[in-house]
Amino acid sequence: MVGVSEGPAGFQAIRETNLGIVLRTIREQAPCSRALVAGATGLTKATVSSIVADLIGRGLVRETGQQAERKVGRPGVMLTLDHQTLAAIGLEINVDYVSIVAVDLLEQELLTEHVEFDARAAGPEACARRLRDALLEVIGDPLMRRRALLGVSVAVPGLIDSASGTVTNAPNLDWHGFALRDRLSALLADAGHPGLALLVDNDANLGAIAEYRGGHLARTPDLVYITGEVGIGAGLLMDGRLLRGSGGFAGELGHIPLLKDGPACGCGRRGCLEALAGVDAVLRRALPDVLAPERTASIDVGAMVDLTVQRAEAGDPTVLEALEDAGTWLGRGAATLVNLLNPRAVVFGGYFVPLAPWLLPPCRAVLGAHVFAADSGGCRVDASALGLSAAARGGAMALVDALDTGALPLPPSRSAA
Amino acid sequence: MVGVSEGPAGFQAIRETNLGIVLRTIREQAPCSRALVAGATGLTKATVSSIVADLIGRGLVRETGQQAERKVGRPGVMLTLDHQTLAAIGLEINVDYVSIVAVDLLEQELLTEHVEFDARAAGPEACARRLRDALLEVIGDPLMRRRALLGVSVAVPGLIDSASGTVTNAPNLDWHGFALRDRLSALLADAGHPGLALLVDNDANLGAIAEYRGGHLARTPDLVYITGEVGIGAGLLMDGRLLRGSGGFAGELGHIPLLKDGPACGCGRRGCLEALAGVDAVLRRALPDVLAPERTASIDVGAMVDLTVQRAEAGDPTVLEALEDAGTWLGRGAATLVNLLNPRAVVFGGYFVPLAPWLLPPCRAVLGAHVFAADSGGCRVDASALGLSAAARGGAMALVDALDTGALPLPPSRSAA
DNA sequence: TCCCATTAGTTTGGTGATTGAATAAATTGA
DNA sequence: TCAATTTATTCAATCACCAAACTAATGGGA
Repeated sequence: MVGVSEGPAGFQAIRETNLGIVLRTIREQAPCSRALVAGATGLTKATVSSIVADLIGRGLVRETGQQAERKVGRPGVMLTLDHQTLAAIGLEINVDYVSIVAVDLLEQELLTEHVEFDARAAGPEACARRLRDALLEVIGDPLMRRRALLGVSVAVPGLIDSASGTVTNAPNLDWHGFALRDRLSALLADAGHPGLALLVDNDANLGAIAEYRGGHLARTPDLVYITGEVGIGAGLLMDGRLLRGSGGFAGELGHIPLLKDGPACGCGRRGCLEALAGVDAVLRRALPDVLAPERTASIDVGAMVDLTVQRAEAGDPTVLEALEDAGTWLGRGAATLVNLLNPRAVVFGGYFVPLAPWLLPPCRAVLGAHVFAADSGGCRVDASALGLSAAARGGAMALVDALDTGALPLPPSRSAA
Repeated sequence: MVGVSEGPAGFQAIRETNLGIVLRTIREQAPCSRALVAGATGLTKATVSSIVADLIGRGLVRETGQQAERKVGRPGVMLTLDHQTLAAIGLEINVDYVSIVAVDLLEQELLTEHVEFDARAAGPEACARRLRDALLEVIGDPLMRRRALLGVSVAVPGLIDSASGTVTNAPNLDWHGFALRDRLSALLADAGHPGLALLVDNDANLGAIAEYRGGHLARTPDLVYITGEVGIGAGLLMDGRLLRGSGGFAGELGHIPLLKDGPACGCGRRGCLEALAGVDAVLRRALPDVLAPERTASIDVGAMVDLTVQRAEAGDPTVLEALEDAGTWLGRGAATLVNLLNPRAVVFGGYFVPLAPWLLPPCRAVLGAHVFAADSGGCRVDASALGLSAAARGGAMALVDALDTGALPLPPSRSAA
């Protein structure tokens, strides 16, 4: 996930690879003995011993005092990830909030915060400062004080050049070509935290990682995460890797053309999926008495979604019809996606989650009818269980993932053995 | 491309990686000295010397006698790929032909053959025998006699489990669950060629590889190859890797739903891209006086395409309208693809190639209008220059690629230094 | 109780591959 | 002819893994 430059292989490359393999094995098998790790990985017991010693020295692994089940032979010393020493932080900035999540090596949440913030009005510079402040606050928290920081990630709703950490275009924030990583890095250096590993990525991409590593579809290497924030975006995880496309524009699910001469979309075209089934379109069709049909500046999306849910539960026919229709269009979009990519799962996130009980049944039906492969190619359709902080969590997890996959950005070492 | 199992890293793993890196560098820079390779790869001169000696021993690299430009200092010994000693063979079986291509290490064609063959009538077993015969004939050719065989690939139009080499479902051939690799392997063992590396894959996938390595868009790591044979399929190459999906069903571009209540498709649904712009649909719309509107058993597609081209050149309004319409639909399909995957290029192959002068202009126009990212996300749309043997060539190239990327299936070694 | 079989983990010697420095080789220019 | 320069090889050192021997800890049987 973090840039892996496929250079020539040397000694440290092989060590890093095996370090990552052992770490991943311990994560999955814990608690387990060195011998078990050796068996599972194919490495020698000697090598595993050496690597484990290294990992313990770095504070990533720890011997649990507890015994394994009583069997014949010398009992093994059980190993677990040491979740006390490290932490990874994920930030998310969106139109109307800043979200921050800290996780440990086990990807368990240490801290979560969700703050209302009018990012659009503030402008990029003020946003960067707000992110810095949120970060410093979390770093200073007693829960974090004793931990080394693996890195920080920032999720942004828009087109990102993740190699340089630049936000190419985020229309909803009105950012264009903002070098967020450089700016934030400078701000943090001024605040006494130089050289922090910083990762900037699209919110849908990081949401996909959150589902991959933490959702109820965890460990599904081919999945698509669909955001339902202001727009519709898709994070495409194929073969456990994010699919970004040649220019980083991949996943623009919201703007695939579905209906010739359909309703106008914010992008200037007609018949885009977003114009047919985006949250904004759904709300305007479901609540014609509350919202004017034409786009207005900004509405309180969260509140309107709640109202829609209330009315749907009450059986309001206008709302039910709007949701049925939107679900059908989402199904056609998903069918297109599944025909092209054949993922194992499609997960709807963001504001689609509360609406899922009404959206998913028609969506699933259309999907089944329009996918060429039998049984939708084995693809499940579900709502995310991660809530609005999915992208922030995913970002933090992406950092942990970088450790596991051997693309360690900063494997901290300690002299004490 | 050939299954790379990401196991623990050892010495040979690192050696294989560097072997591949050096080989690739020499391919791209040839003729070049060892010192230049060292500079380009970041490896030490000593290491490069060792690796080059190894490659020369294997017959993959050769010292050219020729001198470099005269400069100060000891002149370097120029290296090139040794294209004399090795060959890779690609087979393709399709509804009405068998195609075979042999290439050397430079991916230059050694032999090509294209034989009419009614695969559907023959059945899978006879097809396997036909493939064996074609292969033995090529292996026995004087041009091939002195060469070691890197491996053999087979392209099949249908769903393939490339790990096991089984054809899961090839409707146009009427094959269902045929273990082609095992069968062919057994036949070849009987014929005195045991243990040959055999690779079975989808024709669109291999077509994409052919474009990647040999087309005029060579070295574009994010490209989509669209087949125009009986059906429409897409080979998706992203980041230089084939995208297969969780069940190998990825790339079913022909069956994405584009038009609600559109024309009936062979798959039983309505409004699929294939029903709107597939070769069969185009021909029936373009040549209503020649072809009955309903599907008949089998028509001579090649001849009908030629006739369509003739009439289009003559300005036949029925034909021009049919092509314009098909191009528009292909544009919508391509726009969907580009919005989701953001490839650098979309290449049309098969029978779309002769029709390209009429299909591509409307296709490009629609693409430009329906892609969210500016300038179609930088995506080019072109017709393939590789002809009907694209998949066979791609298969042969995939084997060479496996060498380059370090996933050497069988790097042959020779005792003679 | 004692000893053996069994499993865990460490130590030791050895191998393969890269590295860095020194050396030899080949050529240009003064 | 002698520097200067660049190429390629050689050699010792290092690093990481591996195989096998060895130590350690436990349960089960005689």
